[in-house]
Amino acid sequence: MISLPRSFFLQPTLKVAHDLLGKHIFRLLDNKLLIGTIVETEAYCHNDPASHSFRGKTERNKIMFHEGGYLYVYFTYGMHFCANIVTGKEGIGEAVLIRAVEPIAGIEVMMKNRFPKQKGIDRRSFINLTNGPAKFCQAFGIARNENGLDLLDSEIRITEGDVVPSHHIKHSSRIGIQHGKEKLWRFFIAGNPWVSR
DNA sequence: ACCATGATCCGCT
DNA sequence: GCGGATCATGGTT
Repeated sequence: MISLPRSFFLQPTLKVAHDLLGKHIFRLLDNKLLIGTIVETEAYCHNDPASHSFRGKTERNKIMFHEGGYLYVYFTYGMHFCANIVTGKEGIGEAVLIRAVEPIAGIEVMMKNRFPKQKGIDRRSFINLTNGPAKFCQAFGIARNENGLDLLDSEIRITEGDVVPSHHIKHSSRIGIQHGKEKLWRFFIAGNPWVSR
């Protein structure tokens, strides 16, 4: 599948966060193809107290300072991973958090990754598959090893997806942060069942 | 001490 | 079914 071009990820972070809605995220995992539609994102900018990059480059966040188009995966709360798409120019620490996707393909694999013991699938677990940033990572098998992948040339890619009418896109304060709540940098497709809240 | 989360439990409809 | 409280668990600064 053809990835979006580098130029897409070099754009301003807020624009990328908005424009990623409706795009498809692909993951080749154990020879199986997983696909989801991105339905919820959050922008994290360089002068933003909520951003991991706010206090400068560290071993953990250094991928955020690459040019756009790389994957930044971080570990949090002792057990979860979250995935971001790095944006903007080399040397500036900005990224877009993928908060939720709608499963499109590879749903059996996602179910196995999220709920290994469960045998069937009901509406409850279908929604619960990918309606949060760490849930999405678990479903797609994204963890430490995927940190730093180039989205233009690896087993994880972003491709053209669905066109989302702009009046379906809403924005709000970001979730789970202490500082920067006044910034409305969370973007989501209104009414989509996989949006986290 | 804090943390860009998620699962569970509990009391209430 | 819900909404709120609580906790699990370990890396980072």
